[in-house]
Amino acid sequence: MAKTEKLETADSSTEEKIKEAAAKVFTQKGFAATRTRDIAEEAGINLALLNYYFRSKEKLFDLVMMESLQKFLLGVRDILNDVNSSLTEKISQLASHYIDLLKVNTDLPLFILSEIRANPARLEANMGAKEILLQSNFYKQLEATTKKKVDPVHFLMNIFGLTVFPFVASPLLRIIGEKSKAEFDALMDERKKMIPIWIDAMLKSI
Amino acid sequence: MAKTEKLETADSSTEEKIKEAAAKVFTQKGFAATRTRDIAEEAGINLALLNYYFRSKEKLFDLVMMESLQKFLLGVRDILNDVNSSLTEKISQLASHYIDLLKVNTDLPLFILSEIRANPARLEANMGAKEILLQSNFYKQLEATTKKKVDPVHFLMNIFGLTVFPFVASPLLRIIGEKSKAEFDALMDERKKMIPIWIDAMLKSI
DNA sequence: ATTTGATTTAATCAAATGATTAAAAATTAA
DNA sequence: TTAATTTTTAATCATTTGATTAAATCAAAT
Repeated sequence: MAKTEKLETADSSTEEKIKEAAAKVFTQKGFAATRTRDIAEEAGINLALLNYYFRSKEKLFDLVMMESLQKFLLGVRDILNDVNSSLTEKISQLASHYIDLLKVNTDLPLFILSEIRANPARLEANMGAKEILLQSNFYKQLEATTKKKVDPVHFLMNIFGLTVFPFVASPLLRIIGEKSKAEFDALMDERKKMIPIWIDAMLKSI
Repeated sequence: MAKTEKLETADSSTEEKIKEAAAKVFTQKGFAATRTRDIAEEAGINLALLNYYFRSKEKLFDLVMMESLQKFLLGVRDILNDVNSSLTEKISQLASHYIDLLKVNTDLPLFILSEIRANPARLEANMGAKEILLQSNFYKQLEATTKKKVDPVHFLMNIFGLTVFPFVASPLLRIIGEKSKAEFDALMDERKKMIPIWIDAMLKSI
């Protein structure tokens, strides 16, 4: 009771502080490499508090992972289902959306993909995403465009490969290309315009 | 002394057995989630033997990581520096090479990328790769083709994004696309032909 | 002010885990 | 064979780590 009646923003509540710290540490280091003590220290609280609020490392992780998946999918739904935009326009919006999101949350995709590989069961639970995608106007447009020629999954691979992969491989790519964080982000901004053009060219080439 | 004089293939020696087990477990679960006991069990040996041969978990891991990096780069050098092949031919060969490699070692790239993020210092050590790439005939052809128009790093992103990323995201993509391992591999085989065509189309579109 | 319930802490536990040791077994050299 | 060396094992350590407990502190209600 008392908790909800205290006057404090959601951001400053202890529970929220722990969750934010957990998101930061888990995303950076992954589940196995993260110690609950790291999270407690990052949150500036006692270790016991973490278990008091969240019962266990696992429970806290599940929460963080769920919110990470939502962060990755939130805002995409509207783009996918806009009946007034063309396929190319949707691709342009998707690219811009994800590039802006991942400039700020660079290791979000590697975190999600790593943890899903480590524990695929975790994924099955949250697979509303699948339905959202497959029943979307976007997917119908994609199927119509590539009809009978190639599996539309190819173009999922292409869109996400061109958009998300650079962030996944950014530690490597930045060294190879000798790019600062700012220069890398500038490259990614360029891709917002280029990716839709490229995908268009690819669609026409088949 | 005695060890080298025993008549046994390199594959059957205890040392090699441990290294193979380590590669398997580390690649599957990552450094932090791997227990030395897992490796010992996988290798069918006593835990102490692991430390007898390799001194520590870290040393064994470094060895595995080095060989993983080599596996990822080996065989590419020749393709990159073939002065008789066109850029498109090189891209075709690269795509085929990596797709065949990753069909068998699906989680190699996620392993490498995860561990590099976790410990970027490890990368710097093995960065002969950078020189190999940047001084290659391939890179010169790429620079010539995209001259002044776009950063050639864009096309590294594109080539690896189209080729490697599907494997990185395969747990997700296979669920979304409802593909068995065999169907997924068939898709990837299709990409061997399509990726060079796509990259060509992209290069012409700029 | 006192009571009640929520929050936080310090101290500690038990299990897991990387590593070592001392001895046994196997192999090689003499 | 015997001695010396290498390989393997069982037992054990010390540390780390997730979790708990019991007590202290704080806030709100009466």
